[in-house]
Amino acid sequence: MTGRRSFFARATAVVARDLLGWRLVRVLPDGTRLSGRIVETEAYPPGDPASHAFRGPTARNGAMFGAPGRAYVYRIYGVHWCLNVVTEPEGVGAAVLVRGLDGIDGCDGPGKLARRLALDAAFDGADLLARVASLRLAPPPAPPQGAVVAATRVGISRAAHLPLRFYLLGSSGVSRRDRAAESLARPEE
DNA sequence: TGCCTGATTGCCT
DNA sequence: GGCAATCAGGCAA
Repeated sequence: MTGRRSFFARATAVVARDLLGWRLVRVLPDGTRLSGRIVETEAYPPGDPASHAFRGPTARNGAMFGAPGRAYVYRIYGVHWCLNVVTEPEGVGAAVLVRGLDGIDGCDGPGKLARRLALDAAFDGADLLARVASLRLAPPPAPPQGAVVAATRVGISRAAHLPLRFYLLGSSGVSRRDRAAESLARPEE
């Protein structure tokens, strides 16, 4: 749908923040349906030295340059998988890392989330806006309650000072809290 | 071809 | 708080 697609074609930091409250729905191979609320994200915008897309497109990061609203899934430390949502217009390499979900146990942190939802390379490039899919995104029925905290990203060394991680204060699915950033947070309206 | 690093997690001290 | 697990991409030689 054009409307939802355009939501993801915007500036990555804006999408990362606005993605809080969206639902991520996963239907496992055995038919089990898991649905969680996104409560923590990180933005990796164009030109960001911490982004996998910083040095241009490769076989690994190709999905980041694809259509917005699709998935970018990669393996980290040879152990875990991480789920990202592609942002910005097609041809621009950028994405939002989904770090935490509320409503599903064991989804606090990108690696744990991917394992819990049984995600792997097979989902790299998958369209998350398709009406029928085993992994898809759905807009929130109502704006998220509580405050949005803007904090620094986790586990990176370059551009580490930028406030490009966003999370909903008080959510159980948040992997790592930032008390100083929380003192500056303001409630949603 | 070979070495080093990393958007993490969990176990050990 | 420290560190190993485990492997593909990126870059130097």
